[in-house]
Amino acid sequence: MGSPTSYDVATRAGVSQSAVSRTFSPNGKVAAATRAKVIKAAEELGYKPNLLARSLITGKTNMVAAIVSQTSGRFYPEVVQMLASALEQAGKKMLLFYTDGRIDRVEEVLDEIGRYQIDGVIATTQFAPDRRELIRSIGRPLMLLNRSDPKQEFPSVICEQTQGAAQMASRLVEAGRSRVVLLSGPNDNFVARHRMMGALDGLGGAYLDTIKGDFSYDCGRKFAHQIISMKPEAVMCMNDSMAMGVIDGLDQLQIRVPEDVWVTGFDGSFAGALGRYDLTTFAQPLADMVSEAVSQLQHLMDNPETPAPGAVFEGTIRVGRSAPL
Amino acid sequence: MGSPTSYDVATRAGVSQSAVSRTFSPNGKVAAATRAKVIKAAEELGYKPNLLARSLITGKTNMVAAIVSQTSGRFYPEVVQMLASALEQAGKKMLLFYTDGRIDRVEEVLDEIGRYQIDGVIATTQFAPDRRELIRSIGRPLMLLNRSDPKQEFPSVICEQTQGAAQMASRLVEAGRSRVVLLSGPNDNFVARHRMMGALDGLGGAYLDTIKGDFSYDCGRKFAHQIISMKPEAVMCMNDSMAMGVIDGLDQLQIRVPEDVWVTGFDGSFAGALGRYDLTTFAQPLADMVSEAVSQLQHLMDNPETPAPGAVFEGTIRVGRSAPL
DNA sequence: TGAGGGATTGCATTCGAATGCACTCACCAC
DNA sequence: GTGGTGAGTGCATTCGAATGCAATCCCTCA
Repeated sequence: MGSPTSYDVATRAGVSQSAVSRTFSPNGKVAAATRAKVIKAAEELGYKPNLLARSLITGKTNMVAAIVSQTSGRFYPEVVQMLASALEQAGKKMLLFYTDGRIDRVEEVLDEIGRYQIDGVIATTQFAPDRRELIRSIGRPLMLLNRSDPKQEFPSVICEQTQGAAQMASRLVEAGRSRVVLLSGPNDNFVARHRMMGALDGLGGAYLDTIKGDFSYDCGRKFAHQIISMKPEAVMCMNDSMAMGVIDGLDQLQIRVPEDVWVTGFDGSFAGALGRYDLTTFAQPLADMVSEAVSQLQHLMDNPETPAPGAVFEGTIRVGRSAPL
Repeated sequence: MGSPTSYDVATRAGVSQSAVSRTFSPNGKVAAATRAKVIKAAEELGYKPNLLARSLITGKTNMVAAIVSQTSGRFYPEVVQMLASALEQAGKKMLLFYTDGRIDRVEEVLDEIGRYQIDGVIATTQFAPDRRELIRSIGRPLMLLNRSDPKQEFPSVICEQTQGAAQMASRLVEAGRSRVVLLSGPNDNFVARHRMMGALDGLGGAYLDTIKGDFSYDCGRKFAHQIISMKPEAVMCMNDSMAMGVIDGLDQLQIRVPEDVWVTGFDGSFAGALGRYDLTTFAQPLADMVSEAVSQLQHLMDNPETPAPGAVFEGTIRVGRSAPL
């Protein structure tokens, strides 16, 4: 009826269940002859080890949870794909959870991660300080990706952005574009704040105005009118989605980019590089970051006692048509 | 050391392990007083049922595997997100696998699905006919999404596309754009073939030429030159990514869309609706399709004997600026 | 007061594989 | 021929929760 078990295979091969188990365990000691018999019987029966049963004993599931905050935007889908392939290469299965920005959802997700005996977690999510204890309590290694932990309690892999934003800003000024409007991200977003700090720093405090955005394409589009009323020479957007929105919004107002105004993004997302937008943006070495995060997580899972160092990557400014620096 | 088990809770609450188990099982019969004691003890200890142990007995893991074929393109990321939220609502965990187009990867993935006792599978992947037996052998319900099974053996949720493509084509002709170039998808892609059939049908056999694409943005871009050399009035692309590529490719050649030539897409993807592209395209009711697939899968998981009917949705032509039909 | 019945509860077993321990052999050296 | 060695093997137990069955309890009604 159900799938064949190790006992079925054992009976057929004329050995004990232990022998079957050992044949299929990576470090099991079995004589070549026995192994051959077992494998033959297993193939005949179509036997596959039940990994849940294995996990119950070993305490390892070989599954990693990825917690991703946003479903919208053009940045996270790329991260998900990279994570999927990096985890696959590491031989891990990926359980994907979206929090969709809801903080309480993080709690739910962590709860489930605990119940399922997941081996490790990679999160691109923010969590409130009071969740810290919760995270520790699930007792599994956690890596933060593209989010850093102010208290340095959890290892994180990030890309240096403050300096990057500063550099972008000062290059605008050097290019003679000092009438700048800044389109920021959500205030509670760590990454957004760092980018803004850098940008303000790079502009030396001289700018037309800042507008608070929410990282979405729509908001960029919506603010185009307000932005242009300030007659800027450049618009610095704190991510690519907003930059794309701004460009499209300006387009509707018959304002041309870059002829009439320059627009810069931030992220180096795939979509931002599309010919129609061709954003000047700050490109993060995402693929490298993801694989570093996965590899550190794997190390953590193998050696839970040694702490992971985390990593800080450098990004580069990629000059596109939207702001020919 | 490790997490507390049901025995720990039982001891603390002064009841038997069975009582604890019953307290946490949906259909367990426990007296209110007992339940209260158990829950109190559980909270004090921070007990969470080990779902793997539960699965070992019940045979259900509450996990669903999503197999997605492409990592590139702007279509599948959206599907993944919708799947994630639909499955979350259904209370299922999502294990995500990308096959990245490699057929042999499908085999690996199905193999793993079997080992992990996954409850069900939603696949947007094609598989060769000889995999059919393999799929049946994992003994779990499978729903095809956006792929139909020629042999009707597996239930599938799709969007009618042949007629849609035909309609798109005839509307182009009606609009006086009969010099049409077709940019097709991969030959071995089921969906691509159906779209082409419809398009050719709608054009009544009269068209300039067909070019074989691969559904990627880059290929659209690459073929722009070849396309324009035929002096078409319209380019019908069999998906949005290629249409976006074509538009950007033409842009580089100083050919304007829609002034000089019209371009149509197919998919109704989010990215294609971006202002700079604003594609005329065939929009599939993706969200509905996804939730229908999930709901049918759930029904299958609950009642494995009754077959799922599948579903065919109707799409609509969304007129954008790229081809003002 | 006692029989009948429904509601709870606990005992013992089960799911399927991993593993510590003891045991069997074959082989080698002295 | 005996003791030693070490590889292979099987037995029995374990992981943590679910569940059939039997035992128990409390009520109710005759």
